[in-house]
Amino acid sequence: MADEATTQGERSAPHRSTSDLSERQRIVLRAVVEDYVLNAIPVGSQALVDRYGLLVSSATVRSAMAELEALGLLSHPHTSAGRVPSDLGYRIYVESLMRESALDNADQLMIRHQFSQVQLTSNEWLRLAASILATSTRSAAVVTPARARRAKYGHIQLVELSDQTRMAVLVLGDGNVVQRRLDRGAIDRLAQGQATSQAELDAAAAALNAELSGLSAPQVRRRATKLNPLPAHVAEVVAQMLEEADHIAVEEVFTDGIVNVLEQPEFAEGAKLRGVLEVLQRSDFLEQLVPVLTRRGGVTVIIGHENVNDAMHEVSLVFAPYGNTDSALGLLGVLGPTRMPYPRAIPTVRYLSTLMNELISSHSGETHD
Amino acid sequence: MADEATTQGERSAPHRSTSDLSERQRIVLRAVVEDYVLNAIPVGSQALVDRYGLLVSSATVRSAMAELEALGLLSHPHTSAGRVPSDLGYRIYVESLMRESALDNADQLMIRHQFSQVQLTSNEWLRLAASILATSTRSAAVVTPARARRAKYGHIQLVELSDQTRMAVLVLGDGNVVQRRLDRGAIDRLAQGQATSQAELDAAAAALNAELSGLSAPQVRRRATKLNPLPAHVAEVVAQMLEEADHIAVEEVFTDGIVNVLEQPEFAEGAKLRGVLEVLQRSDFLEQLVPVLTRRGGVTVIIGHENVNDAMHEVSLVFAPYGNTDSALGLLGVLGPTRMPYPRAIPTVRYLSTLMNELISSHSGETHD
DNA sequence: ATTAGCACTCTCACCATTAGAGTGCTAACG
DNA sequence: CGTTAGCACTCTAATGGTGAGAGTGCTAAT
Repeated sequence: MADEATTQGERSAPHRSTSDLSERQRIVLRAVVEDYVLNAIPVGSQALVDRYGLLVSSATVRSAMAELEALGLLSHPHTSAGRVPSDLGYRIYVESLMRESALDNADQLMIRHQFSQVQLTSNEWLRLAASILATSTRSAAVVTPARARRAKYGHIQLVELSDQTRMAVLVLGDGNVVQRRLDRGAIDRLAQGQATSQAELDAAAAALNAELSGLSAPQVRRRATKLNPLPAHVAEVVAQMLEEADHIAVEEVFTDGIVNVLEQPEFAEGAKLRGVLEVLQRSDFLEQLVPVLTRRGGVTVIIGHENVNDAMHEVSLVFAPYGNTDSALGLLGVLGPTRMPYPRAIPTVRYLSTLMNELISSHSGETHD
Repeated sequence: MADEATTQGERSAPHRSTSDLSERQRIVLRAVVEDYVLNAIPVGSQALVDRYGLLVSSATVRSAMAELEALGLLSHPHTSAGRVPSDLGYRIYVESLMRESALDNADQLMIRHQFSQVQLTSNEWLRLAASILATSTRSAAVVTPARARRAKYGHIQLVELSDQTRMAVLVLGDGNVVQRRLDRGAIDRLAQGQATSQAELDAAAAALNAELSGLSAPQVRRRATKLNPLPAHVAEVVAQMLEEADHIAVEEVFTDGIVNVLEQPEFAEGAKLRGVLEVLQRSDFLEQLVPVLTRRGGVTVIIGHENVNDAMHEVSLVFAPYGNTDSALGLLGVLGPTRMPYPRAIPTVRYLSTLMNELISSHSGETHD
């Protein structure tokens, strides 16, 4: 169960397993991590025996700590300070020291209940998921809508809004909707030089819907050559829309709880804060995440320097994909300081990803409650 | 021209006009504001004569400053510090001291050019507007899409996405699009208990489009009673969608340049920062802004405590509405510290609002370039 | 009305000192 | 041999004192 949560850390050479550690080292490391996660102050040997009922003296703990430091799992801000887990220390903790449990039943019910309260809009689901993640892990949450890897044509609607404006509304195969204004001049020229009527637009839309269903951008382009001038022109626009939809658009990413992160003492000063905020605003780090997440499925934890993105060396990610891997894929997870409550974050992310799966794949069938 | 930029400060009793001030006071106040806006450090009498070529001695300036302080336009962090403008001081400055010019031609062209580069998506426009505002004023920019005060039915499309999923995509009268999943169970029951086909959905959509065009939520509800079961059921959903669209949804607000604000020295420490960020995230302050902005049109400046929202006593807003006041209305503007470069922000906001007007009302007609 | 001069106030940077926390080492102990 | 008590050592963080500098407000002279 706990080993589902793994990492992209495979390149960092010696994959140190828990078996390298003595029982005492394991206990001490776990205690250090948990204490530091809780209090954000480097933890000393004495504090550890006091607070965790260890049956040995502080001196013994000290030597264990020294060993762990030699292994690179703990570090030392300065001579007379307590120990702090290193990224690698957190990694070992996450992989084999952490007592991870599934989300308890009360929490699960509470979350389900919130979802049942909400309107059937997928945007509302996403917002809610982000909000739940953020409050329950006290980190920043990020949720992207589920989208097909390659956008496919679903169904189009051409609307005359006013004399001046015609609009194309394209429903993608994955249920997402993209819209675009049409250049009226170009359209009218194609339709016998007259102002196009709604009827003509409907006819064009019907032609497109008959021809293009399920096609991707290049396929649409190829097929367009066989159409009449007006539908052909729109088909080109459609192809562009499909291409754009192939990226995760920042505007569609739901985030919540950014303040949770900024409140953490490690981001008290401006510089680091700025970096985090910038990353979070333009959420392009998500694009880099997609391949990693899909390759392994389940919950992925990326701790500090394990992240390839320089700006994120001070933070950890706990993310999972959701949705049907090939037809529609979304990402969801939390971002927080490396000093993150992993035993809480991981099950929450896991649970929410399965929940979103249910919602997305079979909404209407069974009622889940 | 400068008096277009006014405020909601009318309730604060003595509307002190510029005529109350001597010429010297005016010069000193202007210099203090401009220096402080530039350097963010309280400005002393000596610095003022040095930097602004005043032909008087520092002692004279000091007495002028003392007068201004008595009038409540300047204030004094502590005995031996320089002066800082008060909210009221900024107000006077904005209303009658500031040398505001229209945006110069180069800037205008540069902005227009950027808009011409971009795809015809209205979302892209909004994003671009936010980005331009943010970079050119070095503040946080906020742009909402233009939406009708009361959402009106435009055109609907009912799509069968998969066996399980049917979706309603509603184009509003103002060109915005809202979507919603339909409860398949309910629908099938209405359609003779069979799985509804795309053809049936199309028929229902056609019926709705014929009946509901231009109607608001309550009107749709009333009309629904006269429809067949399936369209009637969808009409109810439509009414709900229209109602939801009547709020400014946070998800649709485009912000940019938040970091610009957080970099400002006045937000160096955590507490204030937190407030600002929270306000900016859940952008409900915009709702409060709508009536004020529409009542007066043009650019509105709200400085520090003039804002009714407690969390925004440390910041200033420079906002303008855009769009056709009755058919579709959007907001755009910047948020920054009270120490804001008003002479730059105001013309920029003004220009962008007129530009968005052009884009929105007649996009296709004339080419603007 | 303006200005030079001056006493006064307050901040800020600098320094020294100290208390406390925590370590690492060593020697003693079971 | 692992564990522990004891102790010297190091580093931080808080405290307080000092002095320079900036800026004011007042007064008296121009």
